[in-house]
Amino acid sequence: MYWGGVMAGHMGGGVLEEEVWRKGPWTAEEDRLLIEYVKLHGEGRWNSVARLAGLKRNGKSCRLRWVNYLRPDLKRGQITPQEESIILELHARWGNRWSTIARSLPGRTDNEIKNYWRTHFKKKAKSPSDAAEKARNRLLRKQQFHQQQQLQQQQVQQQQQQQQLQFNLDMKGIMALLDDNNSHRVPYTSQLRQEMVNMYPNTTEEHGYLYSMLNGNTSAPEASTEETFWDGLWNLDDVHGNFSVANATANKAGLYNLVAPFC
DNA sequence: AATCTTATCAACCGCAAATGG
DNA sequence: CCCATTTGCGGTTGATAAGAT
Repeated sequence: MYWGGVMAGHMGGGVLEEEVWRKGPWTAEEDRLLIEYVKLHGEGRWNSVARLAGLKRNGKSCRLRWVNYLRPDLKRGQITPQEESIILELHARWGNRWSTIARSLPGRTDNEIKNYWRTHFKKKAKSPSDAAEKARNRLLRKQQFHQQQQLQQQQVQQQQQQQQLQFNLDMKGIMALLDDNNSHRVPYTSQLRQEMVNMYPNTTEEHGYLYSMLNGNTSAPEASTEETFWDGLWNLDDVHGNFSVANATANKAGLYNLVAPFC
């Protein structure tokens, strides 16, 4: 941590009291104060933060910290391949207009995108050299490793999707049977549930929902629950940076397919 | 194991545009 | 319209982690 800059102190009895702005990495306590300030006063008027929140940071520093790190709508984690292709496409169109590009990537900051592009795509001015050659080889090895991982992951995903599909089909059949005559509806007992869980271990969410549906709760999912679901989805990057929207969407569609007859 | 190199990212700086009195 | 202040943007830096030799 270091100190720099001159803070215009208050003039008391003709004595200019000089203080300096804090600089460098933010502490947890400073973050807390800034979050509290925004809660109370909203975003903006950053130059008031020092006075109103008791922070020894200038307005610029506070704004930057909020925008790039503390904002609640920030998306954490690695840039996904989808986001990467958007960055490349938009950079080709707009050049270094990072804030413009960032508007197309919700939850990502211009700083983050700028850093990402510079480290991944900025061409080195140097002519091809040993270093460049080595870097290429490293990248190649890395790519091969990732390809192998992706292949393995795809296989697992395919397996899971097939299982999901089979589950949906089976359940549709069961539901159709049950729905033929409501008076003959068979309760989805915990025993039946356990059997289904054993057969389809990756579909526990549906089991819980199905259980409540078949035992009297015929209302649609609550909005808040659904919002939470999609909000959570927004951050659903797996460890390899692959966003599983397709999978999740398939699950959701499957769920609604199951529920539709009752709504 | 030690040293060097490269990658990453938070945070700074200067400048320009926007805003308000 | 002018001027001072605030906000936003893009370039750059420096600390640190990770990887290579």
